[in-house]
Amino acid sequence: MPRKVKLADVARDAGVSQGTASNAFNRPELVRPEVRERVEEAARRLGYAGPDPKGRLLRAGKVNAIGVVVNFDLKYFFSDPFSRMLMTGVAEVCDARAAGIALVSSINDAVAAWGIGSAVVDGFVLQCIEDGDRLVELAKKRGLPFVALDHDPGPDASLILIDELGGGRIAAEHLVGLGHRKFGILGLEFSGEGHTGLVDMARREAAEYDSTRDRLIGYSQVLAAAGIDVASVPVIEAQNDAAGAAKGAAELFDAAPDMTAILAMSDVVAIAAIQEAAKRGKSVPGDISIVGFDDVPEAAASIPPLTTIRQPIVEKGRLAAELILDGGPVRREKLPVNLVLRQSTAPPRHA
Amino acid sequence: MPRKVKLADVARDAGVSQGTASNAFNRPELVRPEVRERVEEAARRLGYAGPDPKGRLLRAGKVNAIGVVVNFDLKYFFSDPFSRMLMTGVAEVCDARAAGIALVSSINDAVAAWGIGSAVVDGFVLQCIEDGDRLVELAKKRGLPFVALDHDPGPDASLILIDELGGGRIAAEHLVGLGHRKFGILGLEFSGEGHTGLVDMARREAAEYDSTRDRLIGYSQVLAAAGIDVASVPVIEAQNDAAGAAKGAAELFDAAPDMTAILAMSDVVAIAAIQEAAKRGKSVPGDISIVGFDDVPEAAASIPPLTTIRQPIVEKGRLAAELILDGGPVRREKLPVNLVLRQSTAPPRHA
DNA sequence: CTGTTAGCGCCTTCAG
DNA sequence: CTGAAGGCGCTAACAG
Repeated sequence: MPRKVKLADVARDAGVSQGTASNAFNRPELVRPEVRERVEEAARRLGYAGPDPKGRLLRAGKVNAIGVVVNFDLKYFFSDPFSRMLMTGVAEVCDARAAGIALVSSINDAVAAWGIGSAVVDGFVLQCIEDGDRLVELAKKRGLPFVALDHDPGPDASLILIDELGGGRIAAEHLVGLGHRKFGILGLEFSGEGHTGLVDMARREAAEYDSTRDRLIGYSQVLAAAGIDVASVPVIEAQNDAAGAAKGAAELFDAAPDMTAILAMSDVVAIAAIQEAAKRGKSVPGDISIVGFDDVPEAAASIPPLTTIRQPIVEKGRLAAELILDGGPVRREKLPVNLVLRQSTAPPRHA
Repeated sequence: MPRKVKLADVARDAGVSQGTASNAFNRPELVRPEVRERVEEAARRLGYAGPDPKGRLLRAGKVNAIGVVVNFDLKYFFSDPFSRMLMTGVAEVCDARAAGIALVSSINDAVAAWGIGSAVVDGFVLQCIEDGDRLVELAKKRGLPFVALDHDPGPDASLILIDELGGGRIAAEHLVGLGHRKFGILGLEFSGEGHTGLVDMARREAAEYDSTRDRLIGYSQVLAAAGIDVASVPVIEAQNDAAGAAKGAAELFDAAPDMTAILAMSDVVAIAAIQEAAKRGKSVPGDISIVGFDDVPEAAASIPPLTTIRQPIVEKGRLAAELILDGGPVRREKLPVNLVLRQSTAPPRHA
C-alpha cells in the first residue's frame, strides 16, 4: 500500500509550497483562483481528500469537542428520558458551535479509565449518577476541565446541580398542604451495590448518592414538621428503569397499603406507581396522590398527567456544554426547581 | 500562561531520555522501577497528567473511534427507540474494543459537512433515514471507510440493510392469510420535504427513501396478488415521532373508516394506531388488526402487544461498528426479518 | 534496559 | 500573494 498522500505531496505536485496548498484549502480567498485550481486539480489527481484533522488537531491544540461521560450503561443512557433531555441541551450548544460530542461510557472502571484518559476532547461532562467520586478522580487525573452534574466534585472543579433538598420540600409541602398524613416514599438508589426494596433507617442516613439523600432529607424535614413520624414512613429503593420502577412501586404498595400519598424521586418511578395503583384498583388522585420529580416529557403525557417537581434538565445540559467549550473559570451553579401542578394530586378522600 | 508541560520536559527533569519517559508511561514493564519512579516523580512535580492523546494520535495514525452520523436532529435521535437499539449494538462492540464513539449530527447541511469533514474518527456509520445520498457524498469526500445503513451508497461502499421488501410481504401475507380485505397503510416519510398525510399514486412511485419504498412494494405485491386494488388502499405518510405518528394514525382512520387491517411501517406509528383505535372505540384486534415493523421493545409492551416484523437492529449496530473497526473490505449485508406474532392481529369479524 | 532520532500531517509566522 | 521553516506531543525503530 502506497504511503498516504499528504498536503506536502499535493503541494509538490501542484508546484506550490506547502503553505500555499494549506491556504488553498483553509483560506481559499488568500490564494489566486488560478493557483487554487491547480492545487485542487493536483489533490484530485492524487486522491487527496483534504487536510487531515489529526494533523490540524495537534497543531491547534484545541479539539473543539466535548466528552460526555455516561453513567454506567449506554443502554440505560439511551432509554432514560432524563439523559435524553440532558443530551438535547448539550447537543444544542455543540451544534451551534460546530463542536463534536464524544460518548464515553463507563460500564466498568477499566472502560471508564481508558475512555476518560484517552478521549480526544477539550473537557468532560460527568453525569454522576453511579459512581461520581470515581469519575471525578479520573477526570482530575486527565487534567482537562470538567463539569460534574448533580454531584460535588470538590471545591476546585465545576459543578451544576439543582436544589434537591428544596425540591423534596416543595413536593412534601404540596402533599401535606393538601391534607395527606399517610405517606410512602418511592426512592431511587442510595448507593452503588444494587440493593433494592425497603430501606431501613441506617441505610437512609448512609445514602451515598447526593440526589437521593438530599431529596429524602427534604421530604423528611417537611413530614417531621407536620408531626409525622418519618421512621414509620416506608422508603423503597428502586432502580430508575422500567423494570426496577415497576418492582419498586409494587413493593411500596405492599409496604404501605393504607398510604394516601406517594413522594416519588423521579417521574419514571412515579409513573410506575400510577400504573401499579391502576393495577390494584386504586384511582389517582382519588385514592392516592403522587408527586414525581424531574418533569420529563412522559410526565405530562401520563394518565393522569403527573404533578411533579420540575428541574431545568435541558438547561443543565446547555450550561454544562458552555462551561466546557468556553473554558471559563470553575463555576458552581445551583439551578432552581419548582412545582408543576397537574392531575395526579388531590386532597385525601376523608380529609 | 506557561507553556504546557510535555513529555520532553518531564524527561529532562527526570534526567532520562524522552523515549524512556514514554516507556515509563506506556510500557512500564520495560523500565527499571527506580527510573520509572523518578519519571513519575518528575511528572507529579511538573503537573504532567500523562501522554496527550493528540500526539499519540498523529503518531499512530489510527484513532480507534467511530463516528455515528445521526440523521437530522439529535433530539429525535435520542427519543427514537430504533436509534437507541442501534446504538446499543454499536456501543457494545466499541466498549469491548475500548473504542470511542463520536456523535456527528446533521441538522443541516453545513453541520453535517463540518462534522463529517472533521470528526477525529476511523470511519463512519451513516444512519441514512433522512438524506442518505448527501451523507454518503460527504463521507466519500472525507475518504474514510463508512457503512451506510438502510440506504444503498453505491457499489464501492459498505451497506447493511434488511430485507425491507420481504418484510412488507410477510406482514401483508399474514393479514391476507387471516382473511382481511380492507386495508390501510400507515407509512413513514417518502422523501425529505416534510410532506405528510395521504399519498397519491405518483408520490408512491416516486418514493425517495429506500425503506419506505420497498416496504410499500412488498405490501402492494401481496395485496395485488390477493386481488385487492392497491390504488384504492389509502397510504398515509407520517413522521416517525410521537406527534407525527398520532396525526398520521388519525388521518388513516379518517381516510379508511371501514378498514379491518393496518399495515404500519414502524412500531412507533403502529402503536399510535392502536391508541387511535382505542380513542375511536374500536378494539384491537377485534375490530381492527395492526402489524408493525421493527420490533422495538415498546412493541412487546403495548396493549395489546404488537404483532410486528422483527428486524435485527442491535445486530445491525454491532455489525456496522465491527465493519469500521476491523477495517475489512467493502461488504454488503442484507439481514433477515421475520414475523413476530403477538396479539394485535386476528381474523376480521365477519370473515 | 536506556538514549537518539525521525517523522506522523498540518499550520503559521516571517521574510520575500 | 507566495515560499521556507519550525514545531505541535508523541512513539517506534534502532543503536548502544
